[in-house]
Amino acid sequence: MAEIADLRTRSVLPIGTVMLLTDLTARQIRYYEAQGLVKPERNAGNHRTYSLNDVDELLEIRSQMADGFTLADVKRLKHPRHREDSDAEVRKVLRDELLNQSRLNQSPDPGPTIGFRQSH
Amino acid sequence: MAEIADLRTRSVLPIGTVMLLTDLTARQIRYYEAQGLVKPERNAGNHRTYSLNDVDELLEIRSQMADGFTLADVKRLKHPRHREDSDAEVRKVLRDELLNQSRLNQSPDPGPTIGFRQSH
DNA sequence: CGCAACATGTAAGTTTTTCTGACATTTACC
DNA sequence: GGTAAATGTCAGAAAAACTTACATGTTGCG
Repeated sequence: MAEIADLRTRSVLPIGTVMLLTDLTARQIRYYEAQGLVKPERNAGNHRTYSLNDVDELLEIRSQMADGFTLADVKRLKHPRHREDSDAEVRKVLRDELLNQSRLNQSPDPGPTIGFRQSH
Repeated sequence: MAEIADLRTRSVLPIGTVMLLTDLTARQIRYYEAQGLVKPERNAGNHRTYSLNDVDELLEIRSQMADGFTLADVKRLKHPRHREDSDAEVRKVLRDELLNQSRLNQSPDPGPTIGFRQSH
């Protein structure tokens, strides 16, 4: 039973499987790749192949998007440009987010639990 | 990170991924299914979908085949008809196997480590 | 308000993968 | 030599994935 560890790093999952595991559309997954957030490999037939680590990253992105972050935010949070200002960076994004959130929460009926920036 | 436990039982892997993880051909995987040894589900497009448990079962089959067992043996070992004779069953198969092996080992140059019943 | 950027949807055309069914080949065994 | 088991291979059809391009809803801002 070595395949489970392999799956963590081994790129064998096609995009359809990743769609099922993440509840993301192929469009979203490819777009996040175009923005440099995931880097799947390709098989001999030029199809994207993902590892379970990729799936986890996509779940993380999905979570942060659901929290109202923008893709640029997610990218910055994942790749802080300098150690020195990474804290400031994070705090800035979080502050912006809080402001954003409070502004959005002024709207009536914010919905069940997670309401903003959820069109689909 | 709930997808890893899901993968144990959730049928999301297409046959191509299973081929990579098991080093079996699609022909072999489908044949083992036809013999009742694995039971993949089907997606909306009628494509087979496998779980990691299925992958493990296939690896087990592959291992036993490499040991010289026949598919019928594998099937019997997995589904003994009665509790009472399951031991006898196992012993019979193992005895047959030993006889088989010693007979085969009379042939000259048995190959590197595992040599018999390995065509590909 | 209006406009630009962001995120996603959708459609068309092509390539790759998977499907079923049939026939061929190899190997082991009586 | 003949039979059964296991796998290979091929053909035609359906599904999945790819790229490119255009459309749409949403957000932030002057």
